[in-house]
Amino acid sequence: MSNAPQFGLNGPQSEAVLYLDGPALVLAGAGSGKTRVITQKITHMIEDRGYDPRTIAALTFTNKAALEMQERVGKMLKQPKQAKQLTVCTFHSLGVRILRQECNHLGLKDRFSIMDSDDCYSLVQDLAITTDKNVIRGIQNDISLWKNGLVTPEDALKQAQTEDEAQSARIYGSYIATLAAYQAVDFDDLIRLPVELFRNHDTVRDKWQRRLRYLMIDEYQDTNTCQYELVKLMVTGLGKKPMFTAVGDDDQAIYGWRGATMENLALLQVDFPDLKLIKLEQNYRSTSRILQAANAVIQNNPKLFEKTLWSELGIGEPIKVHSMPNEEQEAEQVAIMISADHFERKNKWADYAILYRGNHQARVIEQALRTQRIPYTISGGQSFFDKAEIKDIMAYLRLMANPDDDPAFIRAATTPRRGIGQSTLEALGSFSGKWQCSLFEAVFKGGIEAVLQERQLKPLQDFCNFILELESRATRPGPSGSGDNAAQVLDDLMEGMHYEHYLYDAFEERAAQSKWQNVLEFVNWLKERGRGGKDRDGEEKNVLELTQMVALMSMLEGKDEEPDAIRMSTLHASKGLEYPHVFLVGVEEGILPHKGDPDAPVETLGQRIEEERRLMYVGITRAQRTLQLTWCKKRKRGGEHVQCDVSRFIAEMALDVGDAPPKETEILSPRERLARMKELLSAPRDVNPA
DNA sequence: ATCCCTGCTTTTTTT
DNA sequence: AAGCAGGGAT
Repeated sequence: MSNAPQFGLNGPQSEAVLYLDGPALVLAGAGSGKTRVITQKITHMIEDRGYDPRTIAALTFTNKAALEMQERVGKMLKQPKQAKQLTVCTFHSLGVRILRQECNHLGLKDRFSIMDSDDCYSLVQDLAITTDKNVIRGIQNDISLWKNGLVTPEDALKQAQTEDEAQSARIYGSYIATLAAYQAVDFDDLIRLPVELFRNHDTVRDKWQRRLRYLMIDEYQDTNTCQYELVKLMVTGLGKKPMFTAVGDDDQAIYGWRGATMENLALLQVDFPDLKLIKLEQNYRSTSRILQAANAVIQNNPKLFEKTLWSELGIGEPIKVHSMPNEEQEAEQVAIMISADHFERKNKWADYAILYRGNHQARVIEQALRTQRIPYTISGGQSFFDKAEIKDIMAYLRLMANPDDDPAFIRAATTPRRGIGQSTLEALGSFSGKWQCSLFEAVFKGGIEAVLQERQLKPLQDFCNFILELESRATRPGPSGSGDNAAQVLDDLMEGMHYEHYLYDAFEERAAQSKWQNVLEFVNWLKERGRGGKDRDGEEKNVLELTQMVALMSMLEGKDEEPDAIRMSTLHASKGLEYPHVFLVGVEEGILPHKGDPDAPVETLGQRIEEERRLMYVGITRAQRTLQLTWCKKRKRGGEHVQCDVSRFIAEMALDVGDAPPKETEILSPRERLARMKELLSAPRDVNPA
């Protein structure tokens, strides 16, 4: 096979695109044109090699990445319609698709519910003895890691080192049982259950292998054991030659804390001895200085694969390090530096990004940007779907789809208040436990009058009848064949639950207004999807089908065109993105190598630091042209100010002499600041987001 | 059942 | 400093 560059790609890139003789691993450094390779490869397979687009699947970790990839392939194909036949989705969406079709093999009804982590939290809360929030979250975390590691409750119990772990393991067992009783799955099950299915049912596995013959896996270093197992099950066996391309970068593995193991990269070589290894080392994003710093930092990690980024974009401007007296000053100074630079260089606001380790750091920065009247957008914060008012509505929808969904039942039945209280629910709960049925069923079960008085029973029955009525409307054969118009059912739901009234009753005028606004937006968005989406591509969906879709959409992506505003983001959320000018704040010991759990075993400390270092590496490599780092000498923590040390990663960057201006950067005096303010005020104003 | 006050805690990242 | 859990009062 020729290595001659094609498609306007460099040598290794086109090699990665053209190689279709077997499994391939593309080690793609930051900014090395990874997405370009994937999209080009898909195009090449369809147009030059005659692959049926329906047999190609590309798996990503975020909906955003999937959307972008599909879009880009669509633009490259001569027949853009073919892009719609591709399977481009997240691991979790693929899991849902598989479970939907094969649920009968798993003893799951097709209207299973998908529980979000809040629901799972309350589930664990009921199973655990303590009420300690941190402990419960810890148990939840343990369970998630076990699921992602394909560890059964029995194994977990055997391996338990401490009593706490044994406790978690026992809860893990009943947790799985409870979910099964609810006919519900959690996030991790979306991968785990398909794995079980494929392991136990060769015919089903064979069917999906025939359907998806070629797999592309993005961000492979972020896969966990369970996801890798799914990949293996899909590409091997039954006389099939493994055909896939995994794309990843061990230096950007930053999701170890949720079970991802970058050892999967090395395992790939073991499991597929004829694995073709291709390295992409030319960077098309950043200046040499930035890459030099990135390389220098990451060199301190033991390497799985040797890799050095380089670019032809010139040496670039020096990287600057500023020390600040405290976090308020830091935020203010960054805001001032950005606005000064913005006017000097006549840049767009959107050319700047402020990156930080933890979400809480965003607060001070937001304040500073607001007082400076600089527009900004925050990514990685609370998502639209996590808002309480949206979850309330969702609880009703989920209950319509699956009356056995007890968490949804509890939430919907008690919001808005309708005379169903704790004691009522407890009686109902123990009754349902005794008869092994869901809360919903229990309401109509004979003998319930014995444990609940008429006064308590009546509101429950009214509530259930309300849900049943809507449910029958949603599934009744309608004009489209799949039930009443989703919009109509939604309208009736909104009216019947009196949610608006409840909001104004329970909250301040202003809060209620904004919450109701969110609800309306959400409902309209649902109606839109029910009609088959904006581009009238997808099929018309009824309300029940919509709810399963929503469960996965944790982030409302690509709403409007991006406004001209500074981007604020956590380092994690910034992966995959790039900005001309990057400010990385809070580069301190304890924050950027984040101080982990003090109780964590010492031997894992090194690994933690390595992951933090990769996080630093990700941050540096987001920058295209300039990079500035700030750290605080003092920071408010808890009650008092605490001394901070500059991050060890700064020293590791080995900045050229002269690159790092002597630590003390001038702090603008109030008078100078006033001058800058005046300058700002005379400039055209931008309106801040609400 | 809900509201308000007091007192105590406080690891971050997210499909 | 702030958010949250728990307890006491209405």
